[in-house]
Amino acid sequence: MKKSTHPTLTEVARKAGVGTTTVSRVINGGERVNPKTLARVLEVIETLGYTPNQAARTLKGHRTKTIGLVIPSIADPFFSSCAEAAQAIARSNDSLLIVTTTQNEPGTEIESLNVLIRHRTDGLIIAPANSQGPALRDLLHRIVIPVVSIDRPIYDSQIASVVADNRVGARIATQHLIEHGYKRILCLTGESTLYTISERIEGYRETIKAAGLDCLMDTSVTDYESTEVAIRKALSGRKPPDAIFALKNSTTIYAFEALQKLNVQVPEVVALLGFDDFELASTVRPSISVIQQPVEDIGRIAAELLFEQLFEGGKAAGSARSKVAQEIKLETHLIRRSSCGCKDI
Amino acid sequence: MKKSTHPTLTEVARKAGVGTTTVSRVINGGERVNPKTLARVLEVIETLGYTPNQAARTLKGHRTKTIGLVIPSIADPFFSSCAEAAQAIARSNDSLLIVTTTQNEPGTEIESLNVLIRHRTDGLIIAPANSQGPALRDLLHRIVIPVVSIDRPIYDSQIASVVADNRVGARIATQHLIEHGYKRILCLTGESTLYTISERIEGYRETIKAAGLDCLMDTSVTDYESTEVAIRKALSGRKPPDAIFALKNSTTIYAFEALQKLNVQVPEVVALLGFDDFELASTVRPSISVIQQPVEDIGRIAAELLFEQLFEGGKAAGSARSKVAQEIKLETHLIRRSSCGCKDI
DNA sequence: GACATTTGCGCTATCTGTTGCGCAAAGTTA
DNA sequence: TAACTTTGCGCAACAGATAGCGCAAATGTC
Repeated sequence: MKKSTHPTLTEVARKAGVGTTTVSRVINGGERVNPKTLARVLEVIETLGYTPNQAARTLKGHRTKTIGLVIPSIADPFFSSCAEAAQAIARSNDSLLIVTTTQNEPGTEIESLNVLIRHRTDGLIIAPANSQGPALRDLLHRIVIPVVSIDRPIYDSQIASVVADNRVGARIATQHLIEHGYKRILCLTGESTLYTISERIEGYRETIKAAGLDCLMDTSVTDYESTEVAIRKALSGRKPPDAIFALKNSTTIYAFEALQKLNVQVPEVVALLGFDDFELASTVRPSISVIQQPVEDIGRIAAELLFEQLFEGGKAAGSARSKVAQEIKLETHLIRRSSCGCKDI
Repeated sequence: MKKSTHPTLTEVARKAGVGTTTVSRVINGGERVNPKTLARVLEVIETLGYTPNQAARTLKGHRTKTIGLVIPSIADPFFSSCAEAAQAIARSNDSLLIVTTTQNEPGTEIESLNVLIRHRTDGLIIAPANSQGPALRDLLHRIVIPVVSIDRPIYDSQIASVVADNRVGARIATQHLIEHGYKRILCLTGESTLYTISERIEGYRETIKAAGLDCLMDTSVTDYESTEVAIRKALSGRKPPDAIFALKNSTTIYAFEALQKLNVQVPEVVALLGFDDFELASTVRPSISVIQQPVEDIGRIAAELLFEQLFEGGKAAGSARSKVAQEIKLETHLIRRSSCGCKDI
C-alpha cells in the first residue's frame, strides 16, 4: 500500500533515473539541464502530479510566499475591497494572502499577529483596531518583516501607512455644502475618538470656521435610534440645521432613514451628504451624495509598498524596513448625487 | 553582527542550557519537563522572542494549519460573509485562512488551486466558478486533502457541498406572492445557466404550475439597461405583470431602480420580491422583501465540515475524504418588508 | 536493600527541497 | 595533443522542529 501523500522530489528523481539536484533544477527553470533529461523529468513530474512542497522550500531560507492581512472584519465592504485589491497584488507577486480578523479587539489583534509571525509571512498589512495599546507597537517593533498599515497610521511607529485623506475629504464636503448656500450644517460624527473620524471632524471644523459659520456637532449618534433622536432634537430647536454631514457610512444610512421617517424633504428642507460611498447610495431616492474613498487603491498601494520593501530587503538584508516611514494619503472624491442639492447624473 | 532573523529552537536550547528536545516539549505543553527547567526555558523564549517556525513543523509531518478558500471575489458581500465565517472557524481550530479569487475564470481557478496545493493547505473550500470544466474535476480527483464546495455543488464529484436551498427558497417566494393575490408574476432570471439560478427557476416554475398560473420569465436581463427594457416591455404588454420576482441581488436592485424611474407604484401597481438580501433593502422606500440566504451559516458549516473530515483523516489516514458525499442544503427565509405588499416591520 | 517504575532529558534520524562543490564528458583553442 | 572552458549532473550538507530510543536519577514497592 502506498502512502497517499504527495510525491516528493526524491521519488521523481528515482523514477526519472536522475539525481535530486537535476529535478530541482528542472523545477526552477531548467537551466543547465540537458533538453532530453529535462523532457523526461517533466514527464515524470506530470504523471506523478508532483508539486514542490512549499514548507521545505521555505525552510531552506526562501520566502514563504505569503503575506498577512489583519483587518477588523472581512464582511465590511471597505475592508473586503481592500482585501480583494491586496490579493490581486499578492497574486501578481506569486504570493498568497492570509486574512485574519480582529473584531476590533486589541487582544485578538495581537493573537492574530503572533500566529502570522509563526507562519513567517513575508510581510504584513494591518488595519489597526480602534484602541491602540502599547502591545501592538512593542510587537511590531520586534518584527523583522515589512509592515504597512491601512485606514489609519500606527502612532509612534516607523511603519508606512496608506490612508484616505480624511481631513481634506471632509473639507471638500463641507465646502460643497457651503457653496450650495447651506448655513447651518450639522455634523453627525459617531465615535469621535477614532483617527479617521477625528480627522474628518477637523476638516469640517476648519472649513466651517473659515467660512465664519457655526460648528454644529453631535457626537452621540451610534445606532439608528440615537441618530433619529439627534436629528429630531436638532430640527425642533430654535435654529434648525439646513444640511447634515454624516461622517460615516452607517450614520449616513441612519440619517437617511430618519429623515424619511420624519417626512423631511431631502434636500429641500435638509440636505444630506455622507462620508464613504455605498452600494445603494445611487439607487435610493433621493440619491445620496457622498465623499468616496479610493478603497481599492488603498489595498493595492499598501500591497505594492509591501512588496517594494520586500525586494529592497532581499538586496540589503537587515534593513528590510525603509528608514523613513511614509504616510501616503490618497485623494477622496465628491460624488454629486441629489441629496446635497446637486442634480443627479 | 547578529543575523536579523528569527531565533531558532536550537538557540533557545543553548541559551537555556538544555537540549532541543526539552525546548520542543516546553513549547508543546510542557509534559515531562521539570517545573524549574520549564520556567527557565520559558524565560529564554520570552527574552528571545522565540516563535516556532511553522514551515519546519509542517515539514516534520504536521499540518500546515492553513485552509484555502477559493471564491470568485472577496468584494462580493455574499462571499466575504462566507469568508468571515470560515475564518472564524479556522481560527477556533488554530488555523489560518488563505483566500484566493477566481474572477469566475476557470483558468484562474485551476491556477489558484495549484498554488494552494503547493502550499499544502490542510483543506479547501471552493465556490466553483460559473463554467465548470473537466479540469476542475480532474484536479480535485487527484487531491488527497478534504474539500468542501459552497454556493453550488461540483457535478460528478464526490465532494461535499454546502448550499442554500435555492429551489425551496424560490418556492416560498413565489407562493408568498401568490398568497398576496398576484396572478401574473414575472420572473427576471439573469444568466439561467448557473446552478443557483436554474434551481431558483425550477422552484418558481413548480409553484406557478401548481397554482395553475402562467410562467412569465425573462432571461435577458443582465445590466440596468436590459432590466429597464424588460420591465418596460412587460408593462406595456396586453397582460402586464402585477408582481416581479428577481432571482438575484443585482437584478432586484436594477428592477427597483427601473420601477422608480418609470414611476410605477410598488407594491400597489407591481410588487417586487428579490432573492438574496442586501444591506439597504430595508432602508429604501418601499423597503424590499427578499429571500434571505443563510450566508454566514454556509461559510461556517462548510468550514466545520472540513475540519471534521480533517480529524477523521487524522485517525484513518488514506480515507481522508468521507466516502459519502454530503450535499447540505440550508433553509432560506422570507423577509417580509413592504415591496411585496406586506407591512414592513 | 534489591528491584521495578516513573520522571527528566539528550542524541539522532527524519521530513523535503536547495545549493556549493566536485567530477566527468564534451567542446574549444593553441 | 595538451590545456582549458563549458555543460550536465550527483553527493552531501544544510534549514528548524519533532519523536523514538536510550540512559540516568528519583521515586516507589515489598
